[in-house]
Amino acid sequence: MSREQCLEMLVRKLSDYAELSEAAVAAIDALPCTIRTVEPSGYIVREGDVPTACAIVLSGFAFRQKLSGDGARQILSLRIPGDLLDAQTLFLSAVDHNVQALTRAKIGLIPRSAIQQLMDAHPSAAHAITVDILIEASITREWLLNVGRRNALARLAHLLCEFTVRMDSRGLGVDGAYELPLTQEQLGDALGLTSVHVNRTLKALEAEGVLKRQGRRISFTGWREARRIADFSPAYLHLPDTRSEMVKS
Amino acid sequence: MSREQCLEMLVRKLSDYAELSEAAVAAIDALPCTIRTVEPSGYIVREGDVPTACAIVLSGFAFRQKLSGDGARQILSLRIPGDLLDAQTLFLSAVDHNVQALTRAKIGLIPRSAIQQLMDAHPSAAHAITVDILIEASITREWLLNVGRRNALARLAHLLCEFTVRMDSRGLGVDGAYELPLTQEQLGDALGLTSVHVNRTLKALEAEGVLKRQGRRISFTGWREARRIADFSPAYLHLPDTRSEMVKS
DNA sequence: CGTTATCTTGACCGTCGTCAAACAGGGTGG
DNA sequence: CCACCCTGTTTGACGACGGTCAAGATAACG
Repeated sequence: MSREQCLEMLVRKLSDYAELSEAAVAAIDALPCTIRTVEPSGYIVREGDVPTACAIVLSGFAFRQKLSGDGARQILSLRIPGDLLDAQTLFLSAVDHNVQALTRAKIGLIPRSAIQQLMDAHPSAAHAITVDILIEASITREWLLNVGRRNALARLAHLLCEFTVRMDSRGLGVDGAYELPLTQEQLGDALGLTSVHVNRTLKALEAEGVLKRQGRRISFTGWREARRIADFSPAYLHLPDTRSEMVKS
Repeated sequence: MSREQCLEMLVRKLSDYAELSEAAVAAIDALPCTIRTVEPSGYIVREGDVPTACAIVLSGFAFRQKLSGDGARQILSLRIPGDLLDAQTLFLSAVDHNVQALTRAKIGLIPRSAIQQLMDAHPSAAHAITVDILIEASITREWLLNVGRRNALARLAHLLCEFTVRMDSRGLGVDGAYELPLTQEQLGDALGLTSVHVNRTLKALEAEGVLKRQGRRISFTGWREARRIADFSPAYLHLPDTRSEMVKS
């Protein structure tokens, strides 16, 4: 995975969000960018850090996370290939949460100053990056609704639906079947549940006939039913039109 | 409350977040802006709307909110005087949540196109608006941790601490005593609890000696203890340095 | 093949939700 | 001025969803 591939991925992603000017594309192609591989659960950014770079996930998965005073962990966001990692804190003086790799992951790092210059010089690029920030914020709001107001069954189903649709819209889906990159404990931390209850709830979803599992491989056997149980409607993902098959069905 | 006062408020707010160029300040002063009064629980923006304006709260309170399929409500964010309301969806093609007035509120409306032109022409203004967006996103993340991983007592205490500090940092606090603009039902909807349990938890906080109540008037009698119970530390608010007294004590 | 992380299951328990009724306050209109 | 609402608060009895604790079963991995 080279610098060029990283920047190409960035251009492709940002193009989804705004009509980039030719100059903006050229400026992105000229960005400095270094590649780093991170092992599972390795930290990419820590709470309290001064943000110095903007990262993009090239392969693998990452997540945002925050710890309460007594050590409980809340996973705030899942990031899949193509997602930006630090836009959320680019302009703040200290990072307010942690970012860790979920699986072995390759990330591209672009210095903060370079991103800032890009945004100042090219409103269309600034616009696109802002849209990325806004969409992640929208997803976080849906998660807050999910954790605050849905029961365990709906909550878990919702996370699985969201993950499926997001993967699918990036062309990473295998049509309703995928290897979930989270342990049940991590699922619990994302959902405000315990791993024990996640386990029971997964079995309940199986019993309802919405999915089958082998190890962490999930395949949906009743997508409509899953959406119904999850109370899932993907408007909050702000996907580029007709991008996803799953949205319609 | 005139257009000029509204724009002055905007300049003051944005100056907290970025060094505005003189040209940017002039451009802001030239923005078109209309004032609207909204009655309690009146809608300011609805889910599905195409965003057409960026609003700023001039007086009173507002909140973001989202409904689940079975009608449960989750309050996502509280907005106090000086806060922007629509930055969160400015660049998206549809709004993904509702915004309602909590009390009678005056809001200033600036057309989306004017804000967009401002941001394109003045990077420092764009920067400041982005910071506002990022801070609200940071607060939403803390709420997700709060709802997902803290028990009712800590959760409620946390919301009260946050509200106090934010009010204080805008110079709207009355030193640890204020009229809470939320009903217990609304508190429950913000915390993922029922109004009945909010009531019991408020009494528990009184019993712990951290606050006294008369009607909705709250006065802290043990601020340190409140912070301890709430597991509250205000870094996530990204306040301009030393702005708040409460942060230190 | 041993070691460790993850998953699975059961028994039990507690926090918080549900339902329902009584109570307080504030406005309105007779 | 008082009856009447309407909204919001308070309280109690009870139940359930999900947490805790603990042990055993699998799977991953060096």
